[in-house]
Amino acid sequence: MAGLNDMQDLACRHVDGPLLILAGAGSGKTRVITHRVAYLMDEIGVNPYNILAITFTNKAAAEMRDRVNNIVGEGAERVWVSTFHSLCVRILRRFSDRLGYATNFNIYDSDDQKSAVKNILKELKIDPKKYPEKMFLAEISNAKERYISPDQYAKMNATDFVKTQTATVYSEYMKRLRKFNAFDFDDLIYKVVELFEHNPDVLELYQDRFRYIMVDEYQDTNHIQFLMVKQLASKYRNLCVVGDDDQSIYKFRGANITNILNFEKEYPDAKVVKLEQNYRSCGNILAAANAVIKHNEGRKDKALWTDQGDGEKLVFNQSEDEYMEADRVVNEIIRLTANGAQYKDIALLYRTNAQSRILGEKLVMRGIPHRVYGGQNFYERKEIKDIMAYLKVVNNSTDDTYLRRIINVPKRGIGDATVDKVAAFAAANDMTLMEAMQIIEQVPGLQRSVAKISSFVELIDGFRGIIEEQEPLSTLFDRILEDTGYEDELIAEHTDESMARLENIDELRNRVVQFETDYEEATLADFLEDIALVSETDKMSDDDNMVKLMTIHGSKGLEFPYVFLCGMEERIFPSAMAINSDDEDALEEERRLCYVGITRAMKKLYLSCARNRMLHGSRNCNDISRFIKEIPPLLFQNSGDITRHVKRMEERQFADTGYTGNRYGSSGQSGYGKGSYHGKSSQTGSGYSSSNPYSSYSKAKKEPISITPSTKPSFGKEFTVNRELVLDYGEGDRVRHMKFGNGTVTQLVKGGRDYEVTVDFDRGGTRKMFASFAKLKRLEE
DNA sequence: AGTCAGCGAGTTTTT
DNA sequence: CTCGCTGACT
Repeated sequence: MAGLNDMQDLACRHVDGPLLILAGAGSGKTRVITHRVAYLMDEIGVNPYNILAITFTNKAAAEMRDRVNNIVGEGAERVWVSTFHSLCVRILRRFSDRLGYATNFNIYDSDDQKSAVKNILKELKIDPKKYPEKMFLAEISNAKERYISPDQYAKMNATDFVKTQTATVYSEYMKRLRKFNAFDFDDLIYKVVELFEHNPDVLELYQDRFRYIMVDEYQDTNHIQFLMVKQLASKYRNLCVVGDDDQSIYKFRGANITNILNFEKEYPDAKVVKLEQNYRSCGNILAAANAVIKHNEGRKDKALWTDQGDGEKLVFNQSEDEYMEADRVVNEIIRLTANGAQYKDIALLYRTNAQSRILGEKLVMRGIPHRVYGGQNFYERKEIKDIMAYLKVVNNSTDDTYLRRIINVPKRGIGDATVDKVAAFAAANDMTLMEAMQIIEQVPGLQRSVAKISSFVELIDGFRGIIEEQEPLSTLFDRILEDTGYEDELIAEHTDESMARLENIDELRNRVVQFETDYEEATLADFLEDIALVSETDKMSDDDNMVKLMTIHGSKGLEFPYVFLCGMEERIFPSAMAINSDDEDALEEERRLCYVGITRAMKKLYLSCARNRMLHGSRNCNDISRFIKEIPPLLFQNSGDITRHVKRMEERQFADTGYTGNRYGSSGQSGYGKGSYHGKSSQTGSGYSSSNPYSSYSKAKKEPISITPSTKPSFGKEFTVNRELVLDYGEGDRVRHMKFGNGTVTQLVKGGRDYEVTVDFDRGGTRKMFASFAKLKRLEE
């Protein structure tokens, strides 16, 4: 086939039976999928209506749709290209009545889930302090991903107390969603699998419809998605999955890498095609990627290659702190663009969203156009959630969650006490909150609130009228802003913050109008669905000539000529969590993430890190990331620097020298042993800024320590969790507390690794506190 | 009912 | 450090 290499061609021409395409980064897998669609249609004569392509993100779906349209003429639009989630929503919109759900169901986001569980905990009188709702949600999500129903879950965990409790919460949670006619993200797939299982006619309908199925990013599928694909494909077995086990980076979300690793076990007659020729990156970048990923075990053996030459070498820089790191990055961006690079050719990638702030600030300072993706999601902002809650209530008022959110926003004098009374009445009479409010005169115990509530009900009814009149969505949107007084309130406030909120609301309005123009027939439910399923990065456009900032996760599937991987430090990347994790695979997942990051780069890759960085409110020194060490020094432009860096780093690890003040360090542990790093190292009470952070040790240990004055204090692994807490004050000593002021230590009781300190404060009051948390400073008198 | 201060807790990645 | 919640006060 035109424009394809032999392996790609082979993959396209395999039509009948299961097919596994192992497609390395940048190996042209989208090209293969689109050509395969064309081949099916043009050569085999498959009806495009019978082809389903599932992608992972909406962005990928849109891109694929685009490319299919370009190479296939007639009928391309009839190919079904979508994400798992939107496919499931489609199916559920049509058949949710078979599961006892109405078709105008809501889709819960994680906030909605949280408040649902919170309410349940309240009802069940479970203390959220002891058992946080996050824990239950994680466990519930886990169960759903494995297709375990509440009943099954209860049976499986009958002996474990916490788990029986979780079973109850899970069951209550599902009852609640059922009552409110809502699905959460996991449900969308879970419920489709359930639907198929119990309704063979529906399953067969879709089996016949989707005779040819392709799944992209198969390494990111979880068990329930695996089940769904299996159901759909079981009749015709024309299943083609595409993926790269080295790019599996969503384990935390339930992605199961064994789906792709065991595909051949599940489908023994599967044909396997490996795509290893890379068309994206230059040789040096590929060599770095291969070198890093080679350190993982439990992967399918493969190595990317290119015939496009070595290209430019990599650049690595360690800066003093994160501000200097950002400066360096920005300077290089200025240099690149001065030499002809476009802003949009450049991406700044990092491990955590928090890192974007400083990079963004520096870019603003130098007037470089840029855009930060991800982070505080647009739809998570308060004002957006408020307006969306109005829209959701208008769409479907069975759900108390959204109603409670807006009933007193803006303030209209309906307080919690009143709402609780109405809610109690509703519960007693088996109604929804809205239903109870519609007959508010019958609810006992309310005085003035009656009028307020009925006027609120009228307000919502008015909005609903707009929908019934088939007025455009934007009309409803504007009426909500006006009639509720939401907009006026923000205008009146006239602070920077309220103005920003107004801008956000304006942006939301733009999206409403855009949606209206894109889909003329669209309903309110369609709009809400679009919002629920489409993320920020999906909307990324190539037109804007801007530098792009995003997490490495967010960059998957994208490519940029110039890539900066920032914050290449131990405990940042790999993350502290992965380093400390019991799970052997956690570090491998980080490494895969690193592989993904490296392979985004086409022409040139910059890696950078900071010697010390503010993290969780305190400054810490971190070693250079192990991933840097895994890249052969010769691949770097400044290989001399690298070897020097790495060498110094190793010296610090293996030698117990005065350089780091590593006296109390884990000198016995070499390398990156588990448990070497443990989060907070505030035991000493002496911060980074204190003039001599070692003074406390010398005092307590009564043993001289040689500190070379010129060396910088290095905070890092020398504070291990097993380190006994050392205090520089004792009973009778004068100390200063950040909040309580000066006082005298009256008692010091040792407990475990910590001390319980009792201090008599000058300004009155005696307090007991833990030495590791109370940042007490000794006062010299 | 609403506001505000003070405290505590949690900080990876997201369809 | 920053957010969110609680509880006391107006």
